Order: sequence, then structure tokens, then C-alpha cells
Amino acid sequence: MVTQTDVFNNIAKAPLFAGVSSSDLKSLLSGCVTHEYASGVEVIHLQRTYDGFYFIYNGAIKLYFLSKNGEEESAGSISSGNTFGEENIFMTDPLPVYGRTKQRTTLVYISRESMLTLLRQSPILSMQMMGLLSQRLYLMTRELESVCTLSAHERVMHYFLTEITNNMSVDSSLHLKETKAEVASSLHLTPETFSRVMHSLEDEGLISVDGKKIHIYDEQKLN
Amino acid sequence: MVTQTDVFNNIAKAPLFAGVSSSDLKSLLSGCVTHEYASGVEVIHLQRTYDGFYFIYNGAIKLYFLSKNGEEESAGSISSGNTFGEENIFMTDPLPVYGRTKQRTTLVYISRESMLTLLRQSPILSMQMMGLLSQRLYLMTRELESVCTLSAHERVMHYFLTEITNNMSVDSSLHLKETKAEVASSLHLTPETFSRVMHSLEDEGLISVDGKKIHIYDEQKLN
DNA sequence: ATTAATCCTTGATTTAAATCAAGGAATTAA
DNA sequence: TTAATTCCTTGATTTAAATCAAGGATTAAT
Repeated sequence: MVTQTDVFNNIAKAPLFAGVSSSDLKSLLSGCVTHEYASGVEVIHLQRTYDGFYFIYNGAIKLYFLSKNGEEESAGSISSGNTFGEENIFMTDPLPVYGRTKQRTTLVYISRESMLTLLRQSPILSMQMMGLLSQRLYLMTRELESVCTLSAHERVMHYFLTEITNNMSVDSSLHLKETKAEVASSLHLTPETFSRVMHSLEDEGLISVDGKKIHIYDEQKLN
Repeated sequence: MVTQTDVFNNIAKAPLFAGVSSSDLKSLLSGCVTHEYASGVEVIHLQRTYDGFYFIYNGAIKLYFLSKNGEEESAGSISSGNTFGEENIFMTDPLPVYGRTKQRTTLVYISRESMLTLLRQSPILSMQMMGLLSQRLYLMTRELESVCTLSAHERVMHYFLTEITNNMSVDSSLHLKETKAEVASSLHLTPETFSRVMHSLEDEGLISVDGKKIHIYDEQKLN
């Protein structure tokens, strides 16, 4: 069972709440609802509107769009320690995505009302919120750019390079943290295409693939 | 020549600055630079970082990504009376887009420093900024959804329907405000494909096209 | 009014990636 | 250890949209 104190200690470390006073944070949490979900539960549903946003206490959520023919199209994912759906605080349109738990996941639901109250009295929180929204917007723009201007090859190469940069890999290699099908999906590719692209990159001598371990031979050429 | 007063009167009507006091707004503008550009000038450049954001006093800007082979890919556009690049206030990464004036355009450049100062002392402005960023994020997400899940046909239909809704058209018809090639580009389609899609929608009896005037026969079916 | 420039359409062809199909690894369960 | 899933690869084929190419329609310029 997750206690109020557990939530408090955890949420205090979230980027959004860094620097917010303990008392402010406690008053925010007093009205929050914590709920644990099994894996594979649809926690965010397009048809519903939400008058609040989520903090992921533990677990992870996969976000996706649903196409006309019922296909799921990746729209990113959120891991524990992060917040999601902050837009809900400032607008009433339903979120344009679906969200499903990837594992057993505990969510803290923070209501619009209590968040707005705190935002009004905490300039630090407001600043952080603006920073977070800006970051989101930036990443979303980059995502659109990637989908609009890059080929399958380029998307895969770009993904490998950013993974190496983000993980500060010293030996130019990386471990896929999800199944290849899931990585493919996050790059808006089919598993077949992802597999073929990796093989052709191997043929070109740019990478080597061994299961989930991928080694990059020439970061320059890959770019 | 554009005077400080002109700018003031105009910017006061921008969504972002609604409700902000005159004195606050005046102090913000005192440090701003206003500049007029000819049509077709690249005012936003990927390689540069900006320590501020723009208010479009008049004119319009086309935003675009640049692909490897030098192709321009639409990333939206901003019209006069709006702001652009607010992310710059809260982060230092360069904007991931290029921007070119579509007409003779006057821009007001608002520096990060002066905006942050005002944000700190004006909770109303902060709230509005959060609202604006949320709206941007929402629209960007919808854009990504559209590109990822909709076919050329669906994108065109969706575009016509939202145009009709936005313009509150009573007779289910709309006038394209740009050339067809530009509309096509904003939908991430080639002019050829856009033309063919419109013709096939005509063949299906769903719309009629007469130059830039488009009439929708059956809004239900189009959806 | 005629020319020039831009914009749009239409057809033929190409292409990148998806889909279909089935066999092979790898992982998990019994 | 073997069976059963799940996951991945590989080949053949399809498909949606882009590209190439050229003729027509508008619009603007002289």
C-alpha cells in the first residue's frame, strides 16, 4: 500500500515540483487520489475529459493514437517520476491520445482546482510549469519533424544516436530497453521495416546488432 | 513607420497579453525591438538560438522543417496578432524550425529577460502563458496524430471540416485563403495528390470544387 | 490584347514502406 | 527438457503517395 508520505517523497523529486515548498506540496497532495492499476489497463481515454493531470508514482504508460481502422499508433510514453496531461489544467478539450499501463502502475491524480490554487500562490511552480510545457512543445515539434522529414533509415539512425547521447554511452553501444516491435512502433515503423533497416545498416558496416545490444561503428557516418 | 503606441495598441489584443495591465505592458515594450521585413525573408533560422520571442505586428510567417535533400516541409504558420517562439523564454535549445515571411511583415522581438521579469510580477500573464503553451502543445499533438493516422483523403476531408467549423460557415462552403499548393503543403501532401484527392471526393459526390471555392454536400459522410 | 508567369491538373511511372505469409529464434512455462 | 508462447526475420507482394513529365488554366504584366 502506498502512503501519503511515499507519494510526497516521490513527487517532490519530479521536475515539475522541484523547489516547491513542502507545505505547498502537502496541501496539494491532501486532495489527490492515488490508484494502482494492473498492466494493460486503459487509463486515458479519448472520449473522456479530465479535470486534472497525472503523476506516475511507479510503472509506465504507453500513449497512442487510434486510427480509423483501429490500429494503434505510438504517441510516446511516460515513465515513473513524471507528470502527464498538464494541458488539462489549462484547457477543457479532451486529450487527443489514449494511454495504457505498460506494467503494474500507480498513478496520482491531481485535480485542476487544487493545481490552479497552488499555481496562483507559487511563482516557482508556475515558472516550472512553463518550462515543462515548453519542453513538451519542443519535443513534440521534434517528433513531428522526424515523422515529416526523415526516412525509415534516418529515423532509426537518429534514434540510435540520441539513445547513445542520452545514456552518455562511452563505447558507442546501447541496449534496447523494450522489444524491437515496441521500438519500431515508437519510431512509427513496422517491426518488419525496423528489422530490415537494421540489417541494411549492418551491411553498410555502420552498426552491429546482437539481440538487444547494438553497437555503432561510426557515429559520424550515421548522421 | 510603426510607433511604440501602435505596437502597444496591437499587442494588447494578443491572446497572451489579454488582461495584463497597461503599465506592465508598457514596461515590457520599452525594451523591445520592432523591425519590418520584406516578403520571403528568413527570419527564423535553425542554426541560431534566440533569447526572446516574436510578436507578429502585421504580415505572416510560414514555418517549415528542412529535410536532408533540402525540401521544405510545412510546420504551420503564424498570422499577425499572434506570438511565436515562447519556448525560447524557458529553454535555450534552438527552435527546431525555420521561418520565412510570407508577406511584408513587422515583427516585435521581446527579450527573454524582460519577459521573465514581467512573468515574475504578473500572475495573470503567467496563467495566460501556461494556457497558450498548453494550447500549442494540444495543437501540435493533433498535428502529429493527423500525420501518423490519417490517409491523404482523410487529411483533406478533416481539413475542410475544421475550416468550415472554424469559420462558422452556414452554407457548408469555404474559400481557400492560400494557393492550393500551399494548402497541400500544410497538409503534408504534394499539389498533385491534393488535386487528385479533391477530384475523387467530387466523384464520390461529397464536395464540389470551383477554383478556390469548395462546397461540402455531406458533412456527415465526409467524417 | 497579347505575352509571360504562375498555378493547377492529368497521366505514366517509381518508390518507400506496409502488408501478407510463413518459417526460425528466443524466451517462458510446464 | 520439452512444449508453448512470444518475438523476430525474411521473402513476395501490394499500396499509397511521390515523382516525373507535359499540357492547360489562371492570373499578372506589358
